[in-house]
Amino acid sequence: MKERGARIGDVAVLAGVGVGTVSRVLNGGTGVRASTRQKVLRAIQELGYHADERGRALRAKRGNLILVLVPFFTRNLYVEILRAIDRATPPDSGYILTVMNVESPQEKERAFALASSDTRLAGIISVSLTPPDGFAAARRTDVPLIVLDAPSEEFPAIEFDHVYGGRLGTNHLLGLGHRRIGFIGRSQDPFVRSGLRAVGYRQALVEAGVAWREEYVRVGEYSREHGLRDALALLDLPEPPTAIFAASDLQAIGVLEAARLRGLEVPDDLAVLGYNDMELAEYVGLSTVRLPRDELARYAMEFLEASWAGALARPPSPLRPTLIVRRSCGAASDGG
Amino acid sequence: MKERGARIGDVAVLAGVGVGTVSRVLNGGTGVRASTRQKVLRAIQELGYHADERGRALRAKRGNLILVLVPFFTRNLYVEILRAIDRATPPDSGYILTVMNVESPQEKERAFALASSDTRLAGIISVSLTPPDGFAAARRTDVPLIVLDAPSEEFPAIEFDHVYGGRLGTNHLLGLGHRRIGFIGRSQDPFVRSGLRAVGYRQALVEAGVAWREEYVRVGEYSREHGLRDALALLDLPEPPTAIFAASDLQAIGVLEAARLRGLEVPDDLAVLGYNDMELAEYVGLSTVRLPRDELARYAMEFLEASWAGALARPPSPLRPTLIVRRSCGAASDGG
DNA sequence: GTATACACTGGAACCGTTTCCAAATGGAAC
DNA sequence: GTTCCATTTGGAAACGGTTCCAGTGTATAC
Repeated sequence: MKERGARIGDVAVLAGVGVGTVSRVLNGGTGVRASTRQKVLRAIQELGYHADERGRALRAKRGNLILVLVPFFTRNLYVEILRAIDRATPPDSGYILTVMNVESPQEKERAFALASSDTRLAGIISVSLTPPDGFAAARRTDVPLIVLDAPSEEFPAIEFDHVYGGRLGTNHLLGLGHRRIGFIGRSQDPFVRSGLRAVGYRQALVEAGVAWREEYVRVGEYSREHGLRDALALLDLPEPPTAIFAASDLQAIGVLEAARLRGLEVPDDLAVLGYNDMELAEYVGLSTVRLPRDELARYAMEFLEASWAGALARPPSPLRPTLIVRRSCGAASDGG
Repeated sequence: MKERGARIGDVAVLAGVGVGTVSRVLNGGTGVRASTRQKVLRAIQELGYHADERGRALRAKRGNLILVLVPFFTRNLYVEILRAIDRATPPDSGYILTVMNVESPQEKERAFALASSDTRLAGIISVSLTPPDGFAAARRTDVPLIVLDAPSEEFPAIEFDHVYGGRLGTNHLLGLGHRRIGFIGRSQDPFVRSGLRAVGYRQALVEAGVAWREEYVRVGEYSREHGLRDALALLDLPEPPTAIFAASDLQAIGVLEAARLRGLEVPDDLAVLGYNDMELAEYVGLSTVRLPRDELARYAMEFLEASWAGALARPPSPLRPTLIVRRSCGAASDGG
């Protein structure tokens, strides 16, 4: 039932020094005699003193909140990224993670309005959200911002290498002996993000000397329903694929359902590969391409810390996904 | 590339009034002549002034951060609760949502240490986490705390009515004509939280005049594997149940898998009902008992707001779940 | 016209820290 | 014992608000 904690002045009095000295001990402590530091530390200990971050934030130019903007954060990938960011946040640093969920244009506007002017902020991480036009001009430049999993010309950004991911998955299926490999994605346009997996898919086929067939590629939303529908279309071809690579786990789930409807055994009659490694994938034994979220979060935090330290940080090149082999692809390792 | 925003003094000068008057206009504005208020508002507008929350927090006793402590926030239920809290947070109120993910005893300790002393905090929402011993004594009493989805004697708490949830699900299956209803939960102990669903199940059976059978009840972890194993055990009984009520969706997924293994059609040969309504449930068409997360979040926020206003708020009684009918239970509504 | 009450307003003090500057201290060199 | 310089130290000022108090202005009552 603490009425109110000790303040820096109380520590100074108890230690018999000035507040400036206590402050110096608190922050790095250079230029303080060892014996003096001891006295101060003892006083801090005795009073159970913790610096009040409010006062700190006011005097220092910097705030102490890390704002994470994230769209639809109930989606598994985003939750996983959030968790990774949470773990990458140094504890006891005074930094606190704040989250804004963005699910509509209004919310996006509000979120970036806050991001542009709130002085409590020390840094901003924008996940899969490209800052709106005019944001760069309106914002406080002393608060570093990094964009994750989205392109940006105005701001430093870290992305996943989806072309590589597309190649990785396709090569895996090729390696298992498949030559008729279907692809269900959301776009084939190499200039939009969602089309990059398709680019990788095509590259891998070409490199392996396997013909790319137009009828083996279908595009639709990242949803179970679309995966189901597109998979049925592929399976009903005169010469159906023996493996299907879906650009999202949700679509892959639909593919599994389509196989069941057509009486096909997975992976014996049809190999299925997903993308994202959402939680669900593990439950249904779906092999999938996993995005390196921890790495992403680590780089993001490193970027912020470097910026605070005044360094001119450069974000790394796109991060490469890895392959998670489970039952659905029939890899030798699990005897499917 | 804003160098630095306008301060309250700039507004005062432009409006030709004192800073005190600007402050009064900013906060409620009682006791300010209408014409004066207009001048001030115009100046605020012109300068694009936003009060600096750092200074505000320092002078007012209250912080402006709402801290949410949540265990394993990647789990769907918690994400959904977080989202509900996010939506229940009044925008433009200056309050920001901060999240701490707790996945280990160390993290819990650190989280509550922060919660007990950080002056930036305006309120604390502890989700499924009972504050540790000694916390009540150590914390700042002027920061309201509410516990969600966990019992607490020391602090106001809002819980879900799991007994009701157990009855609700069981009654639904009874209403569909089932008399041999299996239950797969995590505990039968009426004194632990995870056992309450089993209590409701038993109550509903008894009230309907249906015998409660020991062999129809199995307990294990909230996981797909345990659901699968326990479902197989039930289905291999001499007189197997025609419906299975699982105390978690994860276990229910396992039940669906068990049905498939035994060649049973769902819902015709076996009706399946889950609990929680996680995202996954929708994908697989699982009927389930849904916990009212939005309501929970709304009450939590109302509690905090009432506390800030100085009112002596009482949390409401346990919140009642609702039934979500999909394909897996064979309710008439979808002709299963 | 004056007294009185009341509504409104200006500005100093304060919240808890960091930072800056001047002053004090200590030790080395002579 | 002085002198000089580098190191250490104390404390005032500043950060940007809110709050309080005293003072001004206005209206009402007589």
